[in-house]
Amino acid sequence: MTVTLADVAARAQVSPATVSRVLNGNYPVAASTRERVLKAVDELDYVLNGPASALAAATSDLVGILVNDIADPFFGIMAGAVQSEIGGPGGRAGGERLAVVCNTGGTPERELTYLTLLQRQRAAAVVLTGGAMEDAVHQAAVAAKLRKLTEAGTRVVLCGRPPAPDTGAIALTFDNRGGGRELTEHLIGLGHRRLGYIAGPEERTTTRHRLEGHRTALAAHGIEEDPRWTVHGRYDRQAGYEATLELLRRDPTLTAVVAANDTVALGACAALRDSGLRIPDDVSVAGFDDLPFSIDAVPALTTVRLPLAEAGARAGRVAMGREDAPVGGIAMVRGELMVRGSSGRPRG
Amino acid sequence: MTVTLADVAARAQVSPATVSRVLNGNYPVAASTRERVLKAVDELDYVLNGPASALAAATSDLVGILVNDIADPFFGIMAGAVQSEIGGPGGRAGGERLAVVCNTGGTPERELTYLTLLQRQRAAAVVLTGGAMEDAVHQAAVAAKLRKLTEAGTRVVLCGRPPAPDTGAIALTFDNRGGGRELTEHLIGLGHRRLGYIAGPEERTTTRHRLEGHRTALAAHGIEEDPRWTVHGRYDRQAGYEATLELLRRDPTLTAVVAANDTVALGACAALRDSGLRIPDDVSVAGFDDLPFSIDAVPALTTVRLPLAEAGARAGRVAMGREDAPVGGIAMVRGELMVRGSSGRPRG
DNA sequence: TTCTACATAGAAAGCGCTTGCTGTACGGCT
DNA sequence: AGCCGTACAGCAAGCGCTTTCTATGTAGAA
Repeated sequence: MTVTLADVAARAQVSPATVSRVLNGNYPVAASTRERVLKAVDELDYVLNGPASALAAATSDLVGILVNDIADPFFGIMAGAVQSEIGGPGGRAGGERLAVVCNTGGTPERELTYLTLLQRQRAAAVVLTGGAMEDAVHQAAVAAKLRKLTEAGTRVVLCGRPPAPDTGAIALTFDNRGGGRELTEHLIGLGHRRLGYIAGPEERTTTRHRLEGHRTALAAHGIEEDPRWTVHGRYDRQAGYEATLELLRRDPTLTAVVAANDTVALGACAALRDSGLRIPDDVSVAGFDDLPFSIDAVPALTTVRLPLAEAGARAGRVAMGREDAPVGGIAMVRGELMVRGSSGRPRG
Repeated sequence: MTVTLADVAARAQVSPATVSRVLNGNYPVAASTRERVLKAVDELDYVLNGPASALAAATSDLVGILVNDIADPFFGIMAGAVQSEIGGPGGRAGGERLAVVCNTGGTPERELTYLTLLQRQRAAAVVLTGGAMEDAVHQAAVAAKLRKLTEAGTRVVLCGRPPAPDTGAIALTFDNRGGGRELTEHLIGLGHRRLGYIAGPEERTTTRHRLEGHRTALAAHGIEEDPRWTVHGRYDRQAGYEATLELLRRDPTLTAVVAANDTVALGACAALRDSGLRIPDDVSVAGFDDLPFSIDAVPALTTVRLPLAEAGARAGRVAMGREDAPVGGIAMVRGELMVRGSSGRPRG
């Protein structure tokens, strides 16, 4: 039925061992022999059996990339960058690795299950992207899993995610706190004193860090925050829309709305427009991430650019061992404030 | 070092065969025995060796999803939907399958290499999304590969891609031609007679089909097309921006611009604005796909909604054998015209 | 009681590949 | 000429699991 190494060996008149070595290229084989083998491979249309070789060699060429939401460009951009460096087909690297993107949907269970699945496949490396859950139980479970993975020789890299101490995982963490602070300071600098904040889901580290940055800026400028000024919601457009209406209801005198990310900000813009408010004349809006579409919003979104592609690429290189891990296994990746049309001086 | 089935068997005082059967649950095992085994599994923190079981069972639980660009929501949405039905962790289905998303970057070589890699892994199913290349040589190579996959028992589904005859692959094809025609007819109905068209890369089937639909509409209404009215470019924002400037240069009297997709349309909008033209008062704009951000453009984009999530979900179900394939192995998935603010009557 | 049937559990033969070790032949060295 | 180092090629032992076939114990049938 299916062609095996032995078939190729028979046709090339060599031993299976030789065929294996030709295919793996890590052992001297005479040029003439190699040619004969390759010819046989070609003629028989032979395709290596992945599981079998993974079993025999005790390694696999799978690299896992965990993302919260594959439909969200935030993750898509990082995943694409990781993959380009993993050296999948066409990548820079030599060996052909299968980069597999796993969609966790942001739920703890799926995250764990995928990690187990990757462990089961004896993945060569795993890259986890995006913020983590705050839940201590789940964090411990993930940490334990990560430790097991690194102990088994799988390289684990966290990209845009807080460090996981004592797991052997390398972290490239986004400076969400710093970015959040800078963004709010920009708005304060413009004269805003009443700022609404649309935060993400409470249980995510990203949410908390950005919010902390925001509050640090407020505190630094002696602005006392009204609890009504913060609303939590999902990281999507609709949540931004609804949260904005809620903010407006709670305090119609707000002059700025800071959103958890660009997608949410877009929803906020829509809500403001639908409420008859102009941006930035009546209300300024700010996002986070600087996704590609942010510049196309009208007015273009003031936001914090996160170097998603660069961070992803670096994570990929580190995962492949082609770049040294940062000292201490932790690197802080900073964002850059992008001031655009959606923020301006408050009226009056 | 690593825990194996035998270790579990020893601890549970049963044979490896029994442990395997408990884990796979396809053979009667006494409840008391099962419990003992599961306890041992738990205590030893045993994780099945994927490659080994794939080798022994001659099947794997990998499902491949090929996308052109993982950072593009067009693909992300489909991939996410496929995955949700594949029954990866948390999915509806029973068995735990690893859905792997492979980023081909739209290049023929990577597409083929990924298919080989999946073949090598003995993937349970493969879903190919997005348009195909027009290149006959490559199409033949892909067709041959698909045939080999289906022959080996891998279910192959094409999602939003033209059928591949005689390969055993099931196709859910988007009606790009019909959508393109409907869209242009809408503009013609508004009174437009001079319509620019920003097409995608020439070598993609999607590009050709949408363009053909556009031309069919023009022809049906007796509008003779000026060759200067069509510009080709990549499927991205910048291409849309540049192509629009080029169109304007070639013929400043155009009253509408039809873009290959929404992303391109956004670039077109930016170019028009930067040229001092108002949308839709001076020039109408139309996109294709109806990606989530299209509604947030200002004005909101007139476009053709493709049921990406539905099609992806269906592809996933078909790939898992949980839904019957369409008769003839081919289904046409229609788009829906979404008329929004970016299209209006031409001036004058 | 003896025989048959059923429900489980185990033994063992692979699945297709990798790799350490063992030949073997040839060229160059003394 | 005799020896050794080098360059290949092959042998064979697994890698960790699945699964067929067989063995065993028990219960019900005769």
